[in-house]
Amino acid sequence: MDRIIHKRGQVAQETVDKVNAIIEEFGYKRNIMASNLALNKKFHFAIFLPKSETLEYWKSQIDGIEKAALEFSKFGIVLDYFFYDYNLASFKESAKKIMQFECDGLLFAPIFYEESVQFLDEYKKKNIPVVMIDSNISEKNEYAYVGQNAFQSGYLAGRLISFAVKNERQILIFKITREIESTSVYLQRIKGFYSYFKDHDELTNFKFSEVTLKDSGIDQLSMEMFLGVNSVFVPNSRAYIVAEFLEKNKIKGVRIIGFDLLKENIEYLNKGVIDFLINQRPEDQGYLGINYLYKKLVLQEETEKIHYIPLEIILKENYFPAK
Amino acid sequence: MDRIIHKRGQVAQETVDKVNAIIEEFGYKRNIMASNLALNKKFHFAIFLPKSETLEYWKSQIDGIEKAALEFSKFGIVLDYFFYDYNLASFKESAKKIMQFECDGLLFAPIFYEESVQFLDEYKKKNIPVVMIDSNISEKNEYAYVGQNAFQSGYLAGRLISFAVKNERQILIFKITREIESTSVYLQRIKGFYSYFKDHDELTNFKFSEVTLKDSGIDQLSMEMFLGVNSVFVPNSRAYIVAEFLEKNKIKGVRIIGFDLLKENIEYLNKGVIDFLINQRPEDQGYLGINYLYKKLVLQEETEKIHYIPLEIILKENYFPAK
DNA sequence: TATATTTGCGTGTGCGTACACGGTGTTTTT
DNA sequence: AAAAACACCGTGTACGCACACGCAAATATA
Repeated sequence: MDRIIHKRGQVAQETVDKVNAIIEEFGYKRNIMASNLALNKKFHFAIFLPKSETLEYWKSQIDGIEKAALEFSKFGIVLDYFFYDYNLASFKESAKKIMQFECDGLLFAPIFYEESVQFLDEYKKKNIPVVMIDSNISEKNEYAYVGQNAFQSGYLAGRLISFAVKNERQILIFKITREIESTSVYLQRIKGFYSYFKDHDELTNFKFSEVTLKDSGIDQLSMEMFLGVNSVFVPNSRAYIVAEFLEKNKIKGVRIIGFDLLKENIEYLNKGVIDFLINQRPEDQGYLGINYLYKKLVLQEETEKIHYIPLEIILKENYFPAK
Repeated sequence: MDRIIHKRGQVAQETVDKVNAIIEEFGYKRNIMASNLALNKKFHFAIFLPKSETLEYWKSQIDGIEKAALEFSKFGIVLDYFFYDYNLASFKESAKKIMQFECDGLLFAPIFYEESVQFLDEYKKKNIPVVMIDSNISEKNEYAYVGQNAFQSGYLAGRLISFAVKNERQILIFKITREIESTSVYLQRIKGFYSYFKDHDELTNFKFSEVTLKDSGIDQLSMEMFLGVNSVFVPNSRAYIVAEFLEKNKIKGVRIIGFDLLKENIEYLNKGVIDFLINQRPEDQGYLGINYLYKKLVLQEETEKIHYIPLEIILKENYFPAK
C-alpha cells in the first residue's frame, strides 16, 4: 500500500493499478496527521536574512517568523538562522554556509539582485522549496514569494503625490542607499513611480530630479537640494532622514512619501512632516513565509506561490499602533 | 497519565502532584496530532450568516470560509451553514435553529445589533467558542472578532474627504439601508466620520447633511439632494447607487467615498466617479474566522481574540484585481 | 466477618500511517 | 540441478495519545 503511494517500487504494475483504482474509487486521502506521526520527522527551515539589528524592519520580519515558529513547533518545525551584514562579502559567506547546510526548506530575502540570482541558480539543484520575502526575483517563478509588488507600490506613490494637486510641481526622488545600490525593490519602486506619471498625460507639469546619498554621507544633505521642491519621494524606509533635515532647517510645505512604519518615520508622520507611508507589514511577511513552507512541506499542500501583501497607505489619521 | 491531564478524576492527589512535577521537569507537551488522531473526532462549526445571494460581499466571505474549510477538512472540520434573509424574522428563526444545534464552534455575523446581543447572551450558556466577523459587539469581549474597526474606518473616511481641500465644503452622508437601520457597523462608521471633523478644529468650514433612503425606495433619489454638495460619504457598500445617479444626471465634481470592492463600485471607481473605497477584505475575514476556531478547538491554542483587518484604501490607481 | 461498593491504577487496543522484516515464488547463475 | 539472487507481498511494530476494561486495594454495608 504505502509502497505504491511512496513509489518505493517492489510492487507489480498490476497490483499498482488495482490499488490505484480502489484509491480513486473510494476517494482515499492519506491522513497527514497520522503520516507525520509515523514519520516522526523534524522539518528544518533555513532562514537567510540580513541581521535584524541592522534595521527595525528586519526585526519585525523576525518577529513574525518566530511567532510562526512557535505556533508550528508542534508539527516538528525547527528554524536555523543564517544572518548576514548588509554587504556583499557577508552575504556571500552566509550563502556558502547555506549551500552546505542540510534542510527541508529555505526562507530567503534576495536583497542583492545579481548575487541572489546566482545563489538561487546554484541552490536549484538541491531541489528544496524556497520562499522569498521582501523582494521578489520574478524570473525565478519556480519559487514562492511573499511581499509587495514593488512596481505597483511605486506607482501608488506617484498617485499619492499627485493627489489633488493641479499646479506646477517639482518632485525630488531621494535615494539614500547603503553600499550597494542595486537592491531590487528599490529600483522597481522608482520605475513604478515614473510609470504613473507616464500613464497620465495631464500631469506634464511635474518636474523630476534625483539625489543619491550613501548611508555614510548623510551630512552631505544641503538646503540647495530642496530648492523649489514640493514633494519628496523616498523609495525606501529612510524617509525620516529627509524629514529630520527639513524640520531642523524649518523648511515647510514639502510633501514627503516613504515606506515602512519605523519608529522614526511614525514620529514624523505624527508631526505632520511625513505625509504618507506605505506599510509592507513585515511581521505578516515573516509569518506567511514560514506558513508557506509549513503548508508545502508538513501538509504537502499546493499553495499559491505568490502572496502579495496589500499596499497599505498609512496617514497620520489611520495609524493605530498595536497595543 | 491522561486521567490527570484531562482531570477525569480517579487519581490520588499524591499521584497527580508527582506526575505534574515530572511534566514540569521535562517540559512535556502533548502532541496534538496524536491526540486528535486518537480522539478521531469531527469538529462541527456552525456558520451563521446572511444569505450569500443577497450581496457580493457575503459571497466573498463564504469564499474565504470554504477555502479554509477545504484546507482544514483534513483535521476533521465540518461546516454547517445557517443562512438567513436580510430581515429580523428570518434572523430570529435561524437563531433558534442554532440554539438547538449541537456544534463545537460558531462563526457569526452580528448584523442586527440588539437581536445579536440577545442571541449571544442566550448562547453563552452553551459555552461554545464564538467568532464574530464583519461587525463586532464590543461589550461581548469574551468572544473573538475578525473584521475592521468600524469607528476608525469612518474616521479615516473623514480624513480622505478632507484631503487637500481647504475651501468651503458641503458633505452629504448618504444612508441607503434595508429594512433595519440599526446595523452596528454602519452607525459606528458615521460616528467615526463625524469624530474626525470634531477632532480637527481647522475644518469648521465643512457643512453636513444627511439623507436616508430605504433599499426599496431608490427611485426617490433626486437632484435636489445634491444641490451644492461637494462630497458624499456612503457608510456601506452602496456607493455605486449614488455614483450611478450622479453619472446619469451628469453631475460632476462630486467626490464619493464608500466601502467594499463590489463589481459595481469598482466600475465607478475605474470611471473616476467614485474616488475612494475602503476594502474590508471579506474573503480574508471568512478565512481568518474559521482559522480562529481551528486554532482554538483543534490546536487548542490561545490566540489573539481580536483581529482587525487593515483599512485598505483603494483608489483607481491601486486596484489590481486578483487574476 | 463476609460481601458489596468505591477508588486508584496498570494494561491493552485503536486512531491511520511508515517502514523493516521475513516469507514465498520466480528467475538467474554456476 | 542445486544454489543464489531477485521480485513481490503480508505482517508486525512503532509513532503519541485516548479511552475502556479489569484487577487490586481501600472503604462501606450488612
